[in-house]
Amino acid sequence: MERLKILVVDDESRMRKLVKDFLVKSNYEVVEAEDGGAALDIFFGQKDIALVILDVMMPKVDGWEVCREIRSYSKVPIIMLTAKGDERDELQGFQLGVDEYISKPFSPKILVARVEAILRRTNQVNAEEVIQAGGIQMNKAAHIVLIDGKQIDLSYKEFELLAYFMENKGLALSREKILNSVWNYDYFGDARTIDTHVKKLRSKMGGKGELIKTVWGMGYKFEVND
Amino acid sequence: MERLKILVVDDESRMRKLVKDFLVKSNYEVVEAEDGGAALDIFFGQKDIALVILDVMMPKVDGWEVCREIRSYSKVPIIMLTAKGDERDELQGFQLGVDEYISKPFSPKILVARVEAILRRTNQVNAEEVIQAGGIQMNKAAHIVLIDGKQIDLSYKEFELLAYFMENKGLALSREKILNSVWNYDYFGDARTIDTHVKKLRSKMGGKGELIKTVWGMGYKFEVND
DNA sequence: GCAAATTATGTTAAAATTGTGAAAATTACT
DNA sequence: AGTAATTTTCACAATTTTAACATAATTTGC
Repeated sequence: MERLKILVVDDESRMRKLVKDFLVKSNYEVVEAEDGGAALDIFFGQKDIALVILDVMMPKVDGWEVCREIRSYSKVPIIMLTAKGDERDELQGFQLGVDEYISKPFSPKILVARVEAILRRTNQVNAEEVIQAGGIQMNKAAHIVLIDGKQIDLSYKEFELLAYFMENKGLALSREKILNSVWNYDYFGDARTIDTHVKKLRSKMGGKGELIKTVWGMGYKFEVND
Repeated sequence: MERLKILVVDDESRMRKLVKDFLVKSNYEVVEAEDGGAALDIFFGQKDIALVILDVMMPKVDGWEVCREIRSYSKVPIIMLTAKGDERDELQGFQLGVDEYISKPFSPKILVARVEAILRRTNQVNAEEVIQAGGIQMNKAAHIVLIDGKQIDLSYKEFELLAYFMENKGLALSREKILNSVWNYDYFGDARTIDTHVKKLRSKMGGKGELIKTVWGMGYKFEVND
């Protein structure tokens, strides 16, 4: 699963940068717009904006207007940044279908917490559970593996095996360890079975297959060269 | 908007945990009490309990007594968990001012739905009722599913199942997870039942049936290809 | 370089899982 | 009660995955 995209609209670039930094740190992708017009262009241009953070006070097209425009076509969650304690604003906003208010000044922590709460509510998607290494992205919840952005099909065991490798990258893993972790503890079959799975995994991974290295006389190791 | 606090009163810790888990997932804050006395202490100690979920059967102070005590001071919404089909209970309860009954065993989904319904009624909290993904529109309140704008008929279970898939789109869902969410928690039947429902669902969904993908060795996944 | 040990690979059989249709059981509706 | 609709179970076919094995290729230590 790809990272969720958040559109941040504010005329102050410092504020945009602040918000962006914290969202990026929390593993979201951020798109910026410096005024209402640009915001609408971007929003309707790309279709995968998961959430919009809107400053109320902006020159020309203000936050309310942007909100109204978006709402007439989309139910995307909207968070509004308002000046402190302006209750009239809040009332107006709820009628427009704003999901959440955050009054300035706010702590970035609060911002991130609210964002996550809303996205959890609407999308039920966890932003955290993506393992990434050497151009491979793995989402365990979705059971998806992307190599250079392209999805590849793995069987259950292959997936588990790759997950184990990625979670222990850089470590030399004996066949015994691998068996005990990826197979059931009561599996007493041939340890060479692992070889077969490694073979298939490598071939399905194309060039990235070389990241699974053979540790002679021992087992295997997933190693990222960087 | 702060999360609403719900007090869950039950002498069985497993039941408390079950209920709590689902409420927390729906973004509520949960406070637990393991008997009537503790419940009253908590309720009158903190003043921001938005809703109370009460088990009828409890040692010492039972649910009715707790309900009576609370009602003499507060109009907070109360949901009662009762044994199945005990009508005398329900009668007694309505006189005491119980807002809603849920008879055990219940599906956690039902619980959350009732909680949201009540809070919406009393608190004017608006939850979005239309889910949309991959050309499928679902109105849970009206129990209507549109595929490419055309309505299709689904049975109750089929509807619930599709709703669960859509609410968890992109996630690989094990049969166990599906059973625990869409079926009652005390359903111990064959997990393969799900397969049959998936089959019917897929066929009723026509071409869109392919959005429900099989995750081999695991379960199913609703995935929108965009 | 050579022999021994170890790993890679292709093939194939066995095992596990899912799809499907039909029957049985349950529930809802007259 | 009787009928229809829904849900569940079951058996078997179809599919996919897994494990095993034989043989080729590679590495290591001498």
